[in-house]
Amino acid sequence: MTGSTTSIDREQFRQMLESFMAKKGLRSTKQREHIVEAFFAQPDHVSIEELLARVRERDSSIGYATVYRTLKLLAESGVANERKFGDGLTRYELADGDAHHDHLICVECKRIVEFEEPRVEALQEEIAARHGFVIRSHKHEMYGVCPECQAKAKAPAAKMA
Amino acid sequence: MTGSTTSIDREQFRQMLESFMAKKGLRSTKQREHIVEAFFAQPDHVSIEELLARVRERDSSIGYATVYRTLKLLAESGVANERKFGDGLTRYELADGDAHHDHLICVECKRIVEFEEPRVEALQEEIAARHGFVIRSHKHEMYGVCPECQAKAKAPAAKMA
DNA sequence: CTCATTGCAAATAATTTGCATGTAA
DNA sequence: TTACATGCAAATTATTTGCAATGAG
Repeated sequence: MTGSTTSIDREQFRQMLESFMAKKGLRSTKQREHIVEAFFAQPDHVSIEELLARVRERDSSIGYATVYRTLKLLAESGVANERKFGDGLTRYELADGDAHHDHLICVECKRIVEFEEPRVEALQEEIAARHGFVIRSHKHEMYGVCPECQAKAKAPAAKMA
Repeated sequence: MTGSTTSIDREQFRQMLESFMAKKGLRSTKQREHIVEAFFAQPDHVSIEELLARVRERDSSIGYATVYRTLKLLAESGVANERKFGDGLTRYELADGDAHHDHLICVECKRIVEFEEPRVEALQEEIAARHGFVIRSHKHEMYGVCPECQAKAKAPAAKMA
């Protein structure tokens, strides 16, 4: 029911990953399966430590190096994208090849809101073409203050007294 | 002669910095002056180490911690913006409050091309308004393959033979 | 004189890597 | 059996911080 228009489904991602691994002669292990599973279950800007915690609920012996290595694998295979927002952490999300969503980030409360805007996509194509680039991916992040934090900033009457 | 339409000039940036420092009771030192000078001389996505190298040409005794601290200061004062592209380095650029330029990055040769597109700006405002956000800044990066690298990829005839 | 600033080196934090052992294929 | 994969701990890399000495106001 989350039905986004053109997004790739889990099955296709599994296929991508499988064929990538086959091509490179990589092996399927229970650790990798757990990690990929956990990632698919929580595909939005997860950090390594979040993922590790989740994965360890299933198999507490999994080491963090394996999570790092597997996420890098997912990124190489095109299934995941690496993201660095302001904090020092690398986060990963589903590559989501078509339904390009972008981010609106509150600089006060750090909330992350996603949005989609096809017209921005169109402009990107145009800009890329102008410079002769073939686009692989993009990041579009807007940093600002969310409605809640604006309200908080306006009504600090109690504190000011 | 680089005359971009609405960009803030150096003088204004110096003013911003000065009033920020005055407000916070911070002091002006020769190290800070050197660093700020070096930054203004090379304001596009410079890394700390690049800046440090340049600053040490003038005063070789300046420590790298000071560069880190000063750049953070510039960011807080609104004069500089922090940027993290793919590599592990934090880069800084002039905040450039109005002439919002964005980046087109070649994933092969790492070249960074800047572009400006007012229509993207307009759409951003619209999106922000839709979510009730007040925008402070934004990042818009497109990753792809530049014309040169496309050419290189197409003509490896010698290699393929 | 007072307190911010500096340089250095040590401390953190995130990520990567070497290696002996485990394990898909 | 033959590599690839894993877990651990040690290594790296980028950045931050404690502190005694220095210097601005």
